[in-house]
Amino acid sequence: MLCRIGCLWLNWRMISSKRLGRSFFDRPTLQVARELLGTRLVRMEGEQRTAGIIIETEAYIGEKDLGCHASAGVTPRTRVLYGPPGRAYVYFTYGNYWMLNFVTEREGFPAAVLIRGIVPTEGIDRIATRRAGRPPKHWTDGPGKICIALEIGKAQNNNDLCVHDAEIFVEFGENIPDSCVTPGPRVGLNGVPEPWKSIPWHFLARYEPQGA
DNA sequence: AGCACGATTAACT
DNA sequence: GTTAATCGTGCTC
Repeated sequence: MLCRIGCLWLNWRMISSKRLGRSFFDRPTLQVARELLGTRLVRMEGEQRTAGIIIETEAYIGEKDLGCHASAGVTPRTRVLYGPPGRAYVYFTYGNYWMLNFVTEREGFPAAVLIRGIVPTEGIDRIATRRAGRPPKHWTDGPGKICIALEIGKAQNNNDLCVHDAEIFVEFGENIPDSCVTPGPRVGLNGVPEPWKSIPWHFLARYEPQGA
C-alpha cells in the first residue's frame, strides 16, 4: 500500500513537473537548440529563483564541427561535452566571461547548446543589481551577460540539470512557432573555416513578453 | 616555461 | 564601424 502510494506520488511528480527531463537533452542537438526557445532557464540561489525565457541558442555538434571545442578532442575542458546529456557545460573565455551550455546527445558524443539570450522574468532585482549601470535591454542579451546576471561560473560546470535539487534547470514554456524563429550563422567564429563558420546553427526567437 | 588565441563585452570614433 | 581588456586553455619547445 505504501509502495503504491509512493509510485503514484512519483508518477504525479513526473507528469506535473514543469522541468525538462534528461530525454529532452538526449536528442539531436539542432532539435534541442530549436525547442529550447521559449523555455524558462531557472537559477536557484537558495530558495530564490532567478529566471528568464530563452530566446537565443546555438548548436555545437561533434568533433568534426570546427567551431565546437570538441574539435580539439578530449581535454580537461571538453571532458564534460563527452559526458551524459542534461549537464551544464560552463567554460571561461576572453579572460573575463563564463558561457553556459547544455550538453546534448548520447554519452560519448560531444555536443551542446550555448544559451545566448534570455528575457528576464524572475529575480529582476538581483539581475538589475548585477547588471547595474546598463540599460535593461542589455542585461541578458549575450552569453557572458547571462552568466553575470544569473551568477553562473566554474562552480556550475558539469552540474546535472535533471536532478531534483539542481541549481540550474529548465522549465517548459510557451511554444514558439517557426514564423517567429530566425536561423543564421553562429556568432564569433571568425577564425573558423567553412562550412562551420556559416552553417545556420544559431536560433533567434522573436518573443513578446506578456503585456508588451 | 612560453606563446597565441578565444562560442565576449564595453567603450570608443 | 573599431579596439582594448584579460587569463584559462591547449599546444609547442
